Amino acid sequence: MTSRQQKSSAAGPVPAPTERPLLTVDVAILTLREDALHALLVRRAEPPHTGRWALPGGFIRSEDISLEGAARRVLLDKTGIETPYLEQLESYGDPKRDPRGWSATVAYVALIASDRLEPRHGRNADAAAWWPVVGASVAPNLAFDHARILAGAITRVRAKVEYTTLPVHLLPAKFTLPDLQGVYEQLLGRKLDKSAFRKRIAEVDFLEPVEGERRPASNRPAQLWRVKPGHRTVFFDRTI
Amino acid sequence: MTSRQQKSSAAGPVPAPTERPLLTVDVAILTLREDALHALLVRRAEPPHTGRWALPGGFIRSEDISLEGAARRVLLDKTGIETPYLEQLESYGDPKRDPRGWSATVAYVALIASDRLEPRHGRNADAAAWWPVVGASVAPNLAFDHARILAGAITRVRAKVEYTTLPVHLLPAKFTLPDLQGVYEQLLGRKLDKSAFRKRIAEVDFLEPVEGERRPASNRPAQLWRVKPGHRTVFFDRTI
DNA sequence: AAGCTTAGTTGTAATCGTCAACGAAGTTAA
DNA sequence: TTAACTTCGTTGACGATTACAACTAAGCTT
Repeated sequence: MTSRQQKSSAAGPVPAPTERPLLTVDVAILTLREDALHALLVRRAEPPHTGRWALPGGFIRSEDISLEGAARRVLLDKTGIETPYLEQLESYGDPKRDPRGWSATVAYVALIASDRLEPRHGRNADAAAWWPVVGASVAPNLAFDHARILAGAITRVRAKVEYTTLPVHLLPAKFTLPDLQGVYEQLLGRKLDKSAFRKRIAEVDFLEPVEGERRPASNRPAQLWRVKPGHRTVFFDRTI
Repeated sequence: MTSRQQKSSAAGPVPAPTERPLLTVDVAILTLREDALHALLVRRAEPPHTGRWALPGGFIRSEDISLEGAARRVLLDKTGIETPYLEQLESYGDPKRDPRGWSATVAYVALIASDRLEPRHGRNADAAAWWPVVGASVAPNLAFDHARILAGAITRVRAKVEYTTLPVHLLPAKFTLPDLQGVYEQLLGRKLDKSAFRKRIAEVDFLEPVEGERRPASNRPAQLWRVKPGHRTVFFDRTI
């Protein structure tokens, strides 16, 4: 409007470079290990907040092809993980959340099965560690506003468990229906009725049986299932 | 990692100013007039896309106190509207969506009752006009990727109608239950059962009756209702 | 005052969810 | 070899919820 937009090229006016906010992506990546939700955090090696735990994240770069691409790059760089499930969560921005100036971050939620984690964490990274989620937070005091972002991610995931097939992304490619029901129960914090659960799963018709079995103990083996090719997260008509 | 992050102050390294993406907010503001959903568009007065219709939007400024604050400021500047309902939609970013360089936008959805629109559109703005929504789009060919953003906004609103009280934000402060049901039916594109609808509304207990009446025609007058103080959008246990 | 129209309520049949029992299929142990 | 045990997967009964439709209420019009 005034002196704020200084450069006026043929392509149109843009804010002066020094007026541009910083833009980052941050990824809250969650997995299920030992039947509890865990979040992957990295310890910051540089200021600000050196030494504090944070969500894997980083600045947008000119070679990124999209916001989601930037999130995948950052996650791979900082943790070595290529996640199969990535969903945009929300963006946060204000003048104070980063001491380096007006900054905004586009937050993502990623889900991964714990068996997909090859132990090549921290390629060029500092310490990276899985922390158990208690309630909607985690033990360490996170850098920036990452505690709030992580809480938002956990809330989002728990909410979507009620009406989507999202929990399959926390399981290996092949799993049994009792496995899947267990994940739902863990995330919801309550028991589900076996027949009602199986009815919901059958309705949306996104799983197919695979020959073979699995017996965790001495009893009747459960059928193995996998997601039908081409099916992403499916929504139920009603809550689970 | 290399020469990309050039300035390294005590506060930590940041990308060189010229490497920073442009950051904007865009607002898809919707209303209901003549029983049809309409979106407010503004005609661009400057490059790029001069003369094309676009969502009201603009660059983040250093005086903005948050992303949502920036959305409210931009909406007020471009259209003169102070919206009662504003919700973050999604962020979009890539190197090509704006010819001026790598840019990202944080998109918002706003809802407003048509009776709240004082006719002071376009204070310092160019032409602003309400366009009817057909399907999930609008007649003109929008600037940038705004058609996609608008489609996302419409889809989001239609989805939330199924399980929230969001449509009240499209009605005046006082309204009747047949009015409200009509809005639900318009947005959902299907008829709803009267008794089931009223049961849902009663369950969530977010309306209170106001004395007085309203008779649109020669028949039994309907009770007027308003949102109870302090109640924002409420979620239903089941779909409407 | 009879008739018309829409508001709001009530009743009933069909559907759905909850709870529990049952048969199935494997292992383990006598 | 077979009886006992455990979990898988299905079935059935009962109560709750929903869908559909009829009914009464309350205004205006003629």
